[in-house]
Amino acid sequence: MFESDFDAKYFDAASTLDCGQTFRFEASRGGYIVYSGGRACRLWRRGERTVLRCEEADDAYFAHYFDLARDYAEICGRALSCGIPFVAEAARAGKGIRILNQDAEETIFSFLLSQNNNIPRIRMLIGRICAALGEELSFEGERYFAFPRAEKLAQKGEGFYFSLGCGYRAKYIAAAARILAEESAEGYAALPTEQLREKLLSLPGVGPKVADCVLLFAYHRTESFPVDTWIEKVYREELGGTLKDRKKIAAYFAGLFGEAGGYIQQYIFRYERERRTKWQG
DNA sequence: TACCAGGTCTGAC
DNA sequence: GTCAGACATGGT
Repeated sequence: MFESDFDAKYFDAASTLDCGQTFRFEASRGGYIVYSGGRACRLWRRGERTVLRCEEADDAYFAHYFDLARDYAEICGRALSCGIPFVAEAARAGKGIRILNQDAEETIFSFLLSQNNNIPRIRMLIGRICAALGEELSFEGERYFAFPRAEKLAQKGEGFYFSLGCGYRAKYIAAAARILAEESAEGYAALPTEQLREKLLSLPGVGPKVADCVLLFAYHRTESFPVDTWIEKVYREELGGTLKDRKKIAAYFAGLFGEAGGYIQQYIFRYERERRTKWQG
């Protein structure tokens, strides 16, 4: 096992995991176990440090996954000095958030399940899919299931995903799996952002919001600003916005924050959701 | 019971 | 191009 530690001020496990960008983690022994594809790591707090432990072979993978090479003090500083009090508050509260670099396939399927759904239920559905189709692996002596590859997902049809509780999203999972089994979502990374967005939008069940989430949480296109029901509430109630179309609201924020938009979106999302929900699964 | 959750698709204008 | 309604499910 390989251990390294980081300033917790700009890398906080709870903030990073609990802001709805990944759905595969669990609380464990005062910290968290985080799963990505077929790998796992442990995160916990030691004083003012966040400690990361994983297999030595996965060290570089998780360093990239948690975006550890980037200067988040500078990013947070931009949000703090943007001149919008609500945004500055959100950044102060969420400065420990990092934008993950997740596996593209896993992110696409996860956010296909996210539409008109809530985070605890998304986590549950993904857990069921992994348990049903994922390879059985172990970390620290405990078994877990990998997120199945598209080829594996494509072996099952709509009825199977419906039976797992995916509801009307079942047909999107089945159809997207058939497409992604044939072409590589990792390969999409070579595309410039607008072409990549079009590619994602061509997948069944992927609309502008899901595309923005995948652009941000898998491909690190930080000019993306996903607008969901929480962001829309903030836009209307805190910023006094009047636009109705979410695509236009996203464009408004993108114009405001540019390449820092994705980071700031996460500060806002978590801050708003935290203060409006007492607890979450 | 009605409304909500990290929305998207379809069919009517 | 814009808009209303449908869509599965479980929690409040």
